[in-house]
Amino acid sequence: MKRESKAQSDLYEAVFAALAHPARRRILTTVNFEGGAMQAGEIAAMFEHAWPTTTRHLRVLVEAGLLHDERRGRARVYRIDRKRLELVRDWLAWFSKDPG
Amino acid sequence: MKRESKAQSDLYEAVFAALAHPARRRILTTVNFEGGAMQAGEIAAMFEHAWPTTTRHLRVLVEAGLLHDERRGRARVYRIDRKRLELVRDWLAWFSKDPG
DNA sequence: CAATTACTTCGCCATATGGCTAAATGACTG
DNA sequence: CAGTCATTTAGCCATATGGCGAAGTAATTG
Repeated sequence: MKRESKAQSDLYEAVFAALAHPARRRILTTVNFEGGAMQAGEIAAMFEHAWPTTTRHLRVLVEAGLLHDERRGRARVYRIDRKRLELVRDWLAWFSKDPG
Repeated sequence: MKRESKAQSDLYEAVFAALAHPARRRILTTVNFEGGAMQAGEIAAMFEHAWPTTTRHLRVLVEAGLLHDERRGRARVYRIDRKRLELVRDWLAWFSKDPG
C-alpha cells in the first residue's frame, strides 16, 4: 500500500470531520434508509433543533462530498454519495492485517 | 438490523469524534504499522507540536477505547485496540446495501 | 537521596463548532 | 405581481477543541 498522499488525506479530513457529529451521522443513515434522497424539510423535521442548524449540517456533509444537492422546484433534494463513504472503508483497510 | 441503541451511539460518538483529527488518525496508523504498540515519547516525536498536545490526543484516543495504555517503568506504552475500530465498520454496514 | 528521564497535568488563549433568531432568496400560486 | 412556501444566509453567542509553556509526578540512576 502506498503512503497516504496529501490530496487523499484532505479528503479523509473532510469526511471524518463530517462524521464526527451525531446529527450528521443520523442524516446519512436516515437518507440512506429512505432510499438515498430526501428533501431538506424532511431532514430538518427529524430534529428538535432549528432548521438553519440542519442546513449547516447539510452543508458540511455536502462539502465532504457525502451528500449532493439538487434543486427540485422550491424544494432542495439531498442525495447520498455512497462512494464517498468508501473512503472510510479505505482508511480502515490500514488496520485489516498486520504490517508487512 | 436493530435500531441503534443509546449505549451503542455513545460509543460511536467517542470513536468518530476521536477519528476527526488528523493527528489522532496518524497516531493510530503509525502505532498499528509499528506492530500495535508504541511509547508516548516515540509517538510525540512524530509531531512538530509540543508533547502535551500529543498527550492530549492520546487521552482522547484512550477515552474512545481505540488505545489502551500501560506503564512500563517510567515510560508509558500505548497499544491499539483494533476491535474498537470495528465499530466504524459496523456503522458503515448500514450503507452496504439498499434498505429492506 | 539528589538528579535525571519520561511523561502528564494545569491553566491559559485563540479558533472552530454548533446552536439560535431574523432576514434574504427563489420558485410556485392566486 | 403580491403572497406564500421551502429553504438558505447572516450575524450573534456559548461552549468545545487544540495549541502552548510551566509545573507536577513517578520511576530509574548516580
